[in-house]
Amino acid sequence: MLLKKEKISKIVKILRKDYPDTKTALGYESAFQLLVAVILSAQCTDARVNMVTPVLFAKYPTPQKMAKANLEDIETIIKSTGFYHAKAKSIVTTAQILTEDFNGEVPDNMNDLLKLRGVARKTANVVLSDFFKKTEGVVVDTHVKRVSYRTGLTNNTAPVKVELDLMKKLPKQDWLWAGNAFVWHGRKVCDARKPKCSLCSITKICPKNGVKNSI
DNA sequence: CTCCCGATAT
DNA sequence: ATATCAGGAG
Repeated sequence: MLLKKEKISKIVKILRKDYPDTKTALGYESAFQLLVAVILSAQCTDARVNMVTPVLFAKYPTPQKMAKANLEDIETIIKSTGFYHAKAKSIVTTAQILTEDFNGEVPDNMNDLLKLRGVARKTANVVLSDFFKKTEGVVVDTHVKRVSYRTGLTNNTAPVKVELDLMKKLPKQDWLWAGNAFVWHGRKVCDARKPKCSLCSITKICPKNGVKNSI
């Protein structure tokens, strides 16, 4: 069941009060470091990523240095984030592409970001919104997907379709904010296993109120 | 669609 | 023991 426009704007209004100024919990000091941190955050908590990035960035702070890194050394450092073979290859290859094709700079547009290794729409949207303050879409991760589905903002589960639904239903000026706000709501309240509906400020207008299942 | 994969909560 | 964690490549 999809929600009507009025309910959607009501949900947005309430969540905006709960999460007025959200941003990523990932630690970084440059666009490159944010990009690497987001790649590492796949199927892994931000807290875990933040345990390894200080070590990683102390040794390989720039694309130039990361591009020459030894793969096994990277794997050792990032191992606890999971998927470490693929992630190590992704961040080193991405660093190489950045130094060779982008003058060592992280591109500020979706088209170029998608040329990097281990970077698809979700990662690109996080870098675009959190660092460049640009909005070419809505960040859709597992939390945004779940919150959007449960609240009736989408009937889809495929991330690309969820993103299209959100872009269609939310005014563009809310895109940047919504992605982060839904992530925080999904973490703190509307979590996958045991949603805290009794603590949720939109529980009364949520069609999935009380439904414990994930999607 | 499957595979990648360790840490943590339940 | 199992589900889940700011997904992406083949």
